Amino acid sequence: MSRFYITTAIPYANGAPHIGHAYERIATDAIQRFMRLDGRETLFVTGMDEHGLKVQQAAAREGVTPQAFVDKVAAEFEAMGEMLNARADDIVRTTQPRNDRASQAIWERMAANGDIYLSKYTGWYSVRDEAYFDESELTDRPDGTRLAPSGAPVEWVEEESYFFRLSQYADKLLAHYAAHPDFVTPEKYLNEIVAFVKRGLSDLSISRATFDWGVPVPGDPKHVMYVWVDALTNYITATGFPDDGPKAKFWPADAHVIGKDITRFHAIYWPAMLMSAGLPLPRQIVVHGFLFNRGEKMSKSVGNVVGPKEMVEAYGLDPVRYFFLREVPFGQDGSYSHEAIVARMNADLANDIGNLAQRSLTMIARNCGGRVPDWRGVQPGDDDLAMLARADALIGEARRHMKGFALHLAIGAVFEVVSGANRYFAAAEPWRLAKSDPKRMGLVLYVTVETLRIAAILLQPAMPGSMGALLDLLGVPAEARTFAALEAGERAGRLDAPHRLEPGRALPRPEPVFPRYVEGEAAR
RNA sequence: CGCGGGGUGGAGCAGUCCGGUAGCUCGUCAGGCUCAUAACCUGAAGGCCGCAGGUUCAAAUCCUGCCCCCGCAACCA
Repeated sequence: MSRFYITTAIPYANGAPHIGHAYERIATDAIQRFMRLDGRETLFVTGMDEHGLKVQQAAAREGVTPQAFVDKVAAEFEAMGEMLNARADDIVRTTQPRNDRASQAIWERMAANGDIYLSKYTGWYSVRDEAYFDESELTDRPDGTRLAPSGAPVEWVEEESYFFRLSQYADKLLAHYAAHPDFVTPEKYLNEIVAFVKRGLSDLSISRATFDWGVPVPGDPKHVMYVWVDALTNYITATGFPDDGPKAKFWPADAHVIGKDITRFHAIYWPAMLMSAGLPLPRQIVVHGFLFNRGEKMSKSVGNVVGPKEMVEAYGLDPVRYFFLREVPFGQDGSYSHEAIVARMNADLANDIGNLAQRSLTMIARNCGGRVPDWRGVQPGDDDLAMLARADALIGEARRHMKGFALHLAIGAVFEVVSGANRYFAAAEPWRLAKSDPKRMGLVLYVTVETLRIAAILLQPAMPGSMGALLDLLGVPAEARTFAALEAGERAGRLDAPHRLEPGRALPRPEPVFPRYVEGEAAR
C-alpha cells in the first residue's frame, strides 16, 4: 500500500487559534482523508511551535512558566482540531523531549558535515518580529529610537551565534527546484523562491545565547537553537527520527501544507538543512492563501474577527468545512462573509444535494416499500445510462484534480453531477411514473440514489459527518465507503457495475441532511 | 521606480499562458412542475471585459503607457 504523509505548519504558541489555523487544518484534513479513502496509508501530523523569546515573554506577562503557558495554548489547538473533526494522528510539540532529540540529531549531522560554525552576529533585532533588519530597512524616530518595517522597536544586538552555511546550498537548491518543478505549489510561489535564491543566500544564524527557552545546542548549552531549527524538525520528529521506529517509513513527507507567509522557511531553509544532514527532502510544499473577511484582513480594530468556534456554532461544522474548501480556490487567497456562507450552504448543500436526497428517498420510502428499488427486468434508456456514466467518471476527475491539490475543483466536479442528477430527475418525472410505469420509476429512483452514493463517497473528505449520515440513509455499509467502491471498471456506466447499491436493501426513514439557513433562526 | 495580486452584466468569480460567437454561481423577471428542505426544471433581461493607444483579417486575451483597489509592516496560516 502506498503511503502518504502530510503535515500542517506548526502554529506559534503565542495566541489562540483563529480562522487561518482552522482553514489550514481543515484543508490538510480533507487532503489526508481523500488519500486514505483512496487506499493509501496516511500519516497526518500537526504540531506546536513553543519555543522562543516571544513565548517566554508572553508567559512572564501572565505570570506563569513558559511550559504552563504553552500547555494552555496547545490545549486550545487540540480542542480546535476536535471541533473541526480534523484530528491529526500526532501532535508534535517542540517542547517534547522527542523533538529535542531529533533537533539535536539533525544539528549534529549538519555540524558533522561542516556546515555549522560559531561566529558573532551584530545587527538591529526586533523581538516582536524575531528578526534582524538591515540599517536601510529601519525608520528613525525623533527620540532617537529606531523601528523595524513592522513598526516594532529594534535594538542593537551583538551576540555570539552559531551559523548554518546556507550560502553553500543555493546551487543545490536551484538544481532541486529545476528537477522538481512541483516542489512548491502553486507555481507562483516556486517562482518567488527561485528568484530569491538566485539573488544569493547568506548564512543563517541558528542559535541564541540571550534566552534559554529553547532546545540546547549540542556541546554548547549556553546556546539554544533559533526557533525555526527545532520547529521545522517537528516534521521528521513525527516519524520517530533519529530512531528507525515503525513510522520511519513515512519520511520523506509527501506534503507540507503551509501558509504563503512561510514559504521561505519551508522551501529554502528546511530542504537545505535536510541536504546538509543527508536526509531525503519532502516531496512538496503545498502553499495555501490567506482568508479575508469581506476582502479585508481580519483585524481587532475593524471588529471583524470571527473565531472558528463562533463560525461553527453559527453554521454547523460541515457547511463551514465545505464553504472554505469549495469557495476558496486552493492556493489563492479567499474571502468569506455571512452572505457568502449562507448562499453556499443553502444553494449547494440544502437545495442541491440535500433536497435531491430528500425527494428521491421520500419517493422510495412511499413507493418502494422503503427498499432500494429493483431495476432488474427494466430496460434502461440512454438518459439513465448517461447519468450513471457521468457519476462513474467522477472518481477519475477527482483524482486528477487532487494531484494538484485542487480541492475546490474536485468538489465542484461532484456538484456538477449532482445538479445534473436534479435535471435528470426532473426530466424523468418519477412522480408521474409512479402511476403510469412503476417499474421505470424504480429505475429512475435507483439511478438517482446510486448517483448520490457516488457523490457522497467522494464528498466525505470535505464533509465527513454529513456524508456519513447521507450514506447511512442510502444504506451503504461502512466498509463500502472507500473509493474502492467507486471502481466500476469495465462496467462503468452500466446498471450492473460492481459496488452498486443492493436492490431490495431496506433503508432507514429519510431525514434532511442539510438544513436551510434561515436568517433569524439559529442554525442548529 | 520595493515586491505581488486584482479591475469582466446588480454581487462574487472563470476565461487571459496557446488571440476567433463573453461563461459560471448568486440575485432579478417570466413560465413549468408538485416528488422534495417555499426546494427542483425551463427560458429571459442585464456587460463598450479599468482607461488610452498599438499589433492583427480578428484582442477580455498579445505589446506600450496611464488610472484605481488590495495584500506583503497582523490575531503571522
